[in-house]
Amino acid sequence: MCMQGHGLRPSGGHHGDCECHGPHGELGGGRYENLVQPILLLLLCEKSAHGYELIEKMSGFGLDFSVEPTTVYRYLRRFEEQGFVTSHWETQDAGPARRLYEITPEGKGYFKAWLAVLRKRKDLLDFILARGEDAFDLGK
Amino acid sequence: MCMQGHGLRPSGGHHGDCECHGPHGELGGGRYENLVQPILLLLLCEKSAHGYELIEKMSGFGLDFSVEPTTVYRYLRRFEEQGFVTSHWETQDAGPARRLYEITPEGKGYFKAWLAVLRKRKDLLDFILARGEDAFDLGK
DNA sequence: TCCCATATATGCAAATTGCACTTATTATCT
DNA sequence: AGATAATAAGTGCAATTTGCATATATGGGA
Repeated sequence: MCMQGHGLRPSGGHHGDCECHGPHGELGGGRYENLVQPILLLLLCEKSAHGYELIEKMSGFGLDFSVEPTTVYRYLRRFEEQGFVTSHWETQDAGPARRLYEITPEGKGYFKAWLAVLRKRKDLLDFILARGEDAFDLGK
Repeated sequence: MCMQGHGLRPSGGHHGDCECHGPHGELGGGRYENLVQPILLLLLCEKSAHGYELIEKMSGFGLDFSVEPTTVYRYLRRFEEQGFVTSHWETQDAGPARRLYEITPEGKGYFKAWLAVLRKRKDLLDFILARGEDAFDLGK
């Protein structure tokens, strides 16, 4: 009984991105594309939200890969373990209970550190793109 | 008997980046930062080279993560399996034999596809950075 | 009642990459 | 001559991230 086709998760598309955090690697020490993490932090800096809402917002972000709900919920739980967000359950009139996540000052600091990493990554990307376009203009 | 401290591999630093290729995932379907692959393809578009040379060139690329020789050699072997490069052993007057890698037309096409992916990634990065800086100017 | 949207979560597998280590050739220092 | 270092390439395992399949629960509409 797979849930594919329901709610979010438009099907097709792929993965992703992610982080740096953690138990072992420090910021900048992470591997992978690492974009879901900073996007979540950005959205939470702008406004407190629950997971499902964040997933919906990310879907409109122009990502060429799909954002797995699994991934989002996992990061949110991890952020809380790390003290970057706090959460509390909210019951609704309609629908199941949900967790509202709020960013902490530590979370904001973490996001700032992320911005520095992304700036470096962007500069490198610019460099590669410029040189790559040169390689095609000149060399054939 | 670890070889750390010799030749390349300046020690310290961390990981990194990577690819998309593959046996399973298609281009754009890859995860992770995925930068070593396009950088290697770029360098090979500019000039045929052997692994050790490519590692040296990459070290001067302003990467904030270390480039593991292992990773480079692995990609080169994989590129050959995929038909993106060809290689042949060269014996030198001095030093051990080495493989010279040359990019194929397929490899150039692959690099072009990579450039498209990197452009998208760059646009997304610009978007996140702009919005992230806004979040800090306004919200506190 | 069954299906769908909302909402969150776990477990396993796939993929990338770092790290430790191995092998081999030649040059240099002691 | 022997040790050390640089050049050159590689294997195997573990860590980490992430996708996919699945589980679970509430409530609305056909």
